[in-house]
Amino acid sequence: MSEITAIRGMNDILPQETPCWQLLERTVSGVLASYGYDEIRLPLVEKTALFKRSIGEVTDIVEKEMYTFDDRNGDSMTLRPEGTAGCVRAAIQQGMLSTPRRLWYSGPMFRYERPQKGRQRQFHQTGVECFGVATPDMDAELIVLCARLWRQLGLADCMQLQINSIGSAVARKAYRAALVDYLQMRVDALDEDSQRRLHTNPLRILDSKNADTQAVLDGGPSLEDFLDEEANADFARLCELLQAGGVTYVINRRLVRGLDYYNKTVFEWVTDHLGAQGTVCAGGRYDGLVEQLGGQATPAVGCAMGMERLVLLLAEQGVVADTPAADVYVVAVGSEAQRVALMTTEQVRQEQPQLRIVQHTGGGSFKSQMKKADKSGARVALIWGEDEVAAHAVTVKTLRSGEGERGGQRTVPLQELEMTLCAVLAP
RNA sequence: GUGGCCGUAGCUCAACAGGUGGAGCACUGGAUUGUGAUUCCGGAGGUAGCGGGUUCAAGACCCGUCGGCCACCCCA
Repeated sequence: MSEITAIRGMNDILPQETPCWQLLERTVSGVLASYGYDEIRLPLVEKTALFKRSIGEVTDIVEKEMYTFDDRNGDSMTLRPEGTAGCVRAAIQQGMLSTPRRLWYSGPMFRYERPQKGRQRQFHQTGVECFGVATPDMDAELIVLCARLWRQLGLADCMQLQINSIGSAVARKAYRAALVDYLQMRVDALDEDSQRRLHTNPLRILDSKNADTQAVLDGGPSLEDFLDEEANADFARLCELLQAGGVTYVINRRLVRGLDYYNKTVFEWVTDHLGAQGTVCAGGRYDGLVEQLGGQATPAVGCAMGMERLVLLLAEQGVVADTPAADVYVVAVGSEAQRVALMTTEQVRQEQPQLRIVQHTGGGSFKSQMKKADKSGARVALIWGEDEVAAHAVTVKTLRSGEGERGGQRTVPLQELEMTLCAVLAP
């Protein structure tokens, strides 16, 4: 094997996998279109400051997971670790915020993490962002949209929706102080990671997987008690709307998000079918971010789904998308036969662009070419022989993969080829 | 960044008390055959991830390194 291999955590998506990706991408963009969302395409590289200001200086993403480098001008650039920041930046810069906007984007994101199942260094997210609507009906729309998507993908049964409200920045600050006070008395009972987070990002202790830590939290202050009236009312309304929309949910009062910009509604679609990386789609409201990045204060809510994780789920659930087989495989032995074959198949492609016509290339005996034709999965083989070429006719043979069954064979003039093909290939 | 398991042909995997590396599939040449299937014969393809060490001898044991998987962490 060559010494030059793919970079760790940056994987090839192989031909046998791309049909599944295409199915997923088609379904996603179809559902988004049906809700009136517009696609935006954003750069993979942004100024480093954008991510520091939006995601938060003390998050793991910014502290140790970003691909950051200086360009030839000495300016600090970063490969986007997530999509919201760039989308908000574009919305501000392009003046798209004067009226409510529904946007979506899709593409690769980069995070320097240790690869494992459902986690790689280059991964793909599809994100949905709505600007300019402060009321929870927008939050509900986003969630209902996701639910529809899961149904359409056949994944509804393995998804669970968790929701929570983390209130305003003010409420969170008060709660954070109370939580730190409470936990500092019981530091010894916390796991090592939680002890560290006590000083860096205490709210993240809430979703610790450690059982002892969770037990300690049971006796502590609850974020719910710190929420203001507006947050509570919005959350109640969201629940009401989700019920109306037929979406079942679980309220998880310990659900917080890893990025600093969220407020009020947060939610996560999780599955227990993917091992440790169970979050398939997550998001929430981020009313302060647009202003924080220099735009007019604009309420916003959004979410992002991990495409690799969805592909894994699709495969795990047995949703298969095969590469479409060729319709016609063309065998032409001899240089004159090849010349006429090229000419004629080009003409057929012009008239019947939906047909998948695979031309045998390279050499090989008639026999070996027919083997290839059979393996191609095509339903018809066209055979040009020297004699037939002279007569401007071609042999059309129906391929059968079934045992013992022999395909039909006939010779037709070239001008009748298209008609014959249509007749043979008709379902 | 931490831990566990793993690293032999393109793929899936063997073997042996440590003693000059095998099979199946795939690829390829041919024979048989009223299918292009089946069957049969042949071929190509590995400096055993890489680098050290122990040994008369290492793919096998030890150390390091790189890579993979899974988990922690993080998060979509």
